[in-house]
Amino acid sequence: MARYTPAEIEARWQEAWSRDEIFKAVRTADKPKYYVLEMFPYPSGRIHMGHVRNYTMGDVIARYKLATGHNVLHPMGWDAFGMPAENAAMAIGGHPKDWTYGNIKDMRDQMKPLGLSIDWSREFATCDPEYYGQQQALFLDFLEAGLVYRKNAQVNWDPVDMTVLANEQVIDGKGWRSGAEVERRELTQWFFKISDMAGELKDALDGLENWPAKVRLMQENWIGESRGIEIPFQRTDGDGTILCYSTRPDTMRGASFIAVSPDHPVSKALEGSNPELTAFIEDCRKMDTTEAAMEKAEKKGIDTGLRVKHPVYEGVELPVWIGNFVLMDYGTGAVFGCPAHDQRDLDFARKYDLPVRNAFYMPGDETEVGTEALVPAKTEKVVYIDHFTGITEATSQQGIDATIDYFEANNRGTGQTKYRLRDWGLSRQRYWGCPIPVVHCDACGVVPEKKENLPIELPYDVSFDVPGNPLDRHPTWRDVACPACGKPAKRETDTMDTFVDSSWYFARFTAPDAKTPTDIEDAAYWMNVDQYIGGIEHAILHLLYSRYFARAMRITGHLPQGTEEPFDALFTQGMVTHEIYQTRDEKGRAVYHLPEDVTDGKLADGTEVEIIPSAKMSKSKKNVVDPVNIISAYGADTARWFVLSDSPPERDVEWTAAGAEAAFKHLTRVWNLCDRIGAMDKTAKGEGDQDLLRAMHGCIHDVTIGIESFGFNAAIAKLYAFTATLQKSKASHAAQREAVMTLAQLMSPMTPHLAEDIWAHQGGDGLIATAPWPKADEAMLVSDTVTLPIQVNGKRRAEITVPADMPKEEVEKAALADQAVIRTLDGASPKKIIVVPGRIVNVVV
RNA sequence: GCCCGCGUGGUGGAAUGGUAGACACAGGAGACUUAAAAUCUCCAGGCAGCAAUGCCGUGCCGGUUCGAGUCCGGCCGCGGGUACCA
Repeated sequence: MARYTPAEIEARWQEAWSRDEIFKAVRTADKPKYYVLEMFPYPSGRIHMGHVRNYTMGDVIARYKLATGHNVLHPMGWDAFGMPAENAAMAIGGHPKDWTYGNIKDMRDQMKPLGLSIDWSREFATCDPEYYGQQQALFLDFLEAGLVYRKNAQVNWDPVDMTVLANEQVIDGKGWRSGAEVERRELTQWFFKISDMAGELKDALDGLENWPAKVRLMQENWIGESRGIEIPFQRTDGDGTILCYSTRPDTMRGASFIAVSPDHPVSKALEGSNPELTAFIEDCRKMDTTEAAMEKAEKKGIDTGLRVKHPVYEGVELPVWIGNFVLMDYGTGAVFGCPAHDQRDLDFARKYDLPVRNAFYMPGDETEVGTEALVPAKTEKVVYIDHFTGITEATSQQGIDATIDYFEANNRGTGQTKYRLRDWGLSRQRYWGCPIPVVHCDACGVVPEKKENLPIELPYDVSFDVPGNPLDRHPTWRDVACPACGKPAKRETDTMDTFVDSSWYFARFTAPDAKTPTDIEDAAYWMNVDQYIGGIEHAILHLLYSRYFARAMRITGHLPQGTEEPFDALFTQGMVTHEIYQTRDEKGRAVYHLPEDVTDGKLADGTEVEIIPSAKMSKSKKNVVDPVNIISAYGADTARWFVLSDSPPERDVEWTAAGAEAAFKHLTRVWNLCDRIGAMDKTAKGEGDQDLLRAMHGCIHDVTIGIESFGFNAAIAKLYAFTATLQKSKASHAAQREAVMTLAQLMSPMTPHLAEDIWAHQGGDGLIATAPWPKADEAMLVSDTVTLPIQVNGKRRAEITVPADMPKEEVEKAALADQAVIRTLDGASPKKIIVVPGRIVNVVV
């Protein structure tokens, strides 16, 4: 008997696919198109199991769609700009470009043995000048269309390394390399005006029916639409007004202070006038720029000494404070504090001894607020105290609406819909990114580069021995003639956020060699992405930016109408996790060990390891399994089968050596099965042909539904069961051959090489990859009897098998006649009998 | 802090509001074998019981329902995101 030898089989079929170019995507009118895309990888140098899982899922969909008669586009590329390349250059020398392209080559070599149905002719990396040059062209068009602008924004500044730090590089407020206390610094930076589209980006979420509800909800909350009011508060010193934004103007009776951001013009004007205040503002500048750090930090403030008039109550004055919790980017950078009805304001008021005054009570309970703010749901009725609009008992929402109406009618404020979403800052003070194609000229100001000069390529001759952006220090790259006046000028040295690169790559795949960012006809044919697959960690930023970019590209004529939402369906898959093996060194510090060095909980020298529950595979914890090792030990089909089999795709999957071994054993069983059927007596009469074919059609039905609904693990469970049925079958050769060929087809999206081999063994026509997907015969799926569980008061007590079409009354009778039911009822007469046809009977007493 | 998600046997997990634990791993028993490996067959949530069977059981507390792992409210734990990681 021959043996299952994946190494040999897999190489052979991969060659056959590539020879016939069956995965090459060509526009055609005779088939419906299908664009399946997995989020492209960052070229770190090694593929990991997360990649294998992601690309295998996409491959299952792509191969299934190919078999169901679609013209499939399934491309692959590299998200190749980013910090790690510069970090590597600093740590080990070398050049980010060489490091990146070397990694791409390595990863492509590791990926190809997986047998993915990718059209490799469309491959590109975002660091290819052909790609980022087109990105620069997009930028210039966005600039012309008013979609990009410059403004000041804060960055993390490392005063020792004299460089801008990413949030990730700030650890406990200190620079990761220098250890210096990080400061905030203001720089002029480029921004995409995404906030202009906030309302549309929010409203369009409703149309994304094939996106996970959780992602739509996260995006909606992120955009954060709120209806409120802007109210100018008159300064008592006569020096104008302070404009506050509030979503709870109905609580204005309880207002006891105004808080402005440390970056607010009022704060800036006062800075330097008073040492205490100056020190406070400086202290605020030492905070991380992250939202999490701001929110978790202790709420602090300082009285500016300024006072404003209460907009409604004559003679009431409110102190103006600077609060470290007020964001300049949200609303107007100034709020009024109402301690009674906001917990943060209450904590602040108690800390600084500011008045706490209720604006309303709950009906029938006139207790003043103590340590807990009174914040009922906006739909709940409250009793307003002495409200200037005259309302008394009303819901908070009614109170808010009435207040806004009152202020607008009296010209004292304007109702505003605001969004939490901020404009997208794209400037990065780094080398390894797409250069922003503008020039700074003393005479002309900011001048866009001419399109014929694109791409503005990164210079290769840079060094990373000193921190900071080497483009700033480059002797010649910076110096250019102004594109407008021709006089000496300086090129912008900031590069673009890598999220820009990944916000339109899906469109570029439709025409990767076009001399413009896209080819409108190719885009019209291939867009939208029918199925997008990637990690949940991208639920907000990457997906929101891509949605914005599709709109901006549509406005600037780079995408056709109807592509505003570029991803018709989205699937977010879970991570691949593994146990962590740890020992301690003599100082008690954790030492991690690779899974291949641990057997039965022990190292080679017998030392016991501590086992820490599964976590996302990461190099630092050494809980990584290299797909390359798995493929060389068991073959790609085993790796593919395992990552799909054990967990629902949206959840994390734990990699276990035993699981991989089991997957391999199963594939061997299937291969042996094919071998046995091939050797059968072709003329002998068999037994149970009908039963086998019935099971086969059931399997076709279940697996098809499983694949279409991303229930890969459930589909695989059905395939296990059907394999067991086939193994035990005594049916004729013809029936068994049909069954094993169908089994191969149903497995082919998951284990394409093994499936091809079985297909060829059994004399199938052509390649299984292009054979039409089997269809379940409906007549074979229905059964004439049905087994119903019988509950008494919701507890299962018995089951009966009855004809499938038995009328309800007969089913009731049959249920009540059952011995176990009679015993349980013990003479009691049923009050009600619920018969759910084909499902269950519940007898209620 | 805030937003989102998840929590089911020894383990990964299955279950359109309708028999909780499919399928698989690990485990146990047996067959084959001189033996082992491989392969095959069977058993298997917990407690009690020879068994029939009974009781308990989907993180915790409460609710809706004839019926809740599933829906609702409140907690606890873990994970993702938090705008310069990708």
